[in-house]
Amino acid sequence: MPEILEVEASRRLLEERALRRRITALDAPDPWYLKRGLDAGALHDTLVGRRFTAARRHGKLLLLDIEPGSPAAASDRDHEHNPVLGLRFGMTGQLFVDGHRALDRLEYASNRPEPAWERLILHFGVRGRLLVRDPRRLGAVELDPDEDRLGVDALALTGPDIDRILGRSRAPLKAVLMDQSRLAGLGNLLTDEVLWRAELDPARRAGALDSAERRRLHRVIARTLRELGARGGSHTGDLMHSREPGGVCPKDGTPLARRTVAGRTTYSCPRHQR
DNA sequence: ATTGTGGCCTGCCCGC
DNA sequence: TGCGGGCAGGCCACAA
Repeated sequence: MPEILEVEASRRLLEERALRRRITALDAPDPWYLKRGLDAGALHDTLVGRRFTAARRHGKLLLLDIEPGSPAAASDRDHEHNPVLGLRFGMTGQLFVDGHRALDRLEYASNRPEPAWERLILHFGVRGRLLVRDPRRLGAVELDPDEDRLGVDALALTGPDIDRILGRSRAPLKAVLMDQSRLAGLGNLLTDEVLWRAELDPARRAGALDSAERRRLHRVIARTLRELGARGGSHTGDLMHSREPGGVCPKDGTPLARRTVAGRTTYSCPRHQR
């Protein structure tokens, strides 16, 4: 499941291989995959003949800046922003550029190269192509996505941010950390890993954390993202292999609790997560 | 406003 | 061997 680390890897792949190449054609065979009123014709008009100038990311949202059209058109519309292509990968979406992909494997998703799962293809000349493959169609392609709806990016998190995020919320800690409008980037697996490492109960009311716990949480998020990013993704956490029925805590051997918290399957250690 | 719930999508895996 | 049901989770609409 692409969480922030997988999306960041995809962003780097785009930066290395997709920028400044002219888009010569596109296929968008699945209308359902295009969101907010976008259709293949409008996408064609916006993209074909142009190039991407930058690959950005906000939480799990991938953003590709598109160069302006003709110089005349650009000066006519000086007051407007250049268009931005937004890509969301949902749970099973995966990005390829030419033959290359950002992730060796994707958890919970088939890695079979089924042509029917190809939701967007941008052609760079005859040989090059950018491909979004998504078996379950939970991802999305949109134009000019609303970045304002996302909270602070988890990779740019600061200490004061944590206070704003948790505030006095009475919601479960896990729900708040997964709320993309407060903190953008953490998904189910990373959140379980972070809370396990920080020794905090996912069901605790978020606003009830004291200042020492908030400081600990901030440090653990930063460290966990750094470590797991270096290891290769969200699924490389220390809790991951125990995250199944019958699993025990890697720290103390206690049978893990499996619950639904914030509407998600949640594993935690009842002994040391408080 | 904040919090909680259910549905979307579909491949895969389990048990019968 | 086939089949049904449950499960995975990011995101959104909607309810309380």
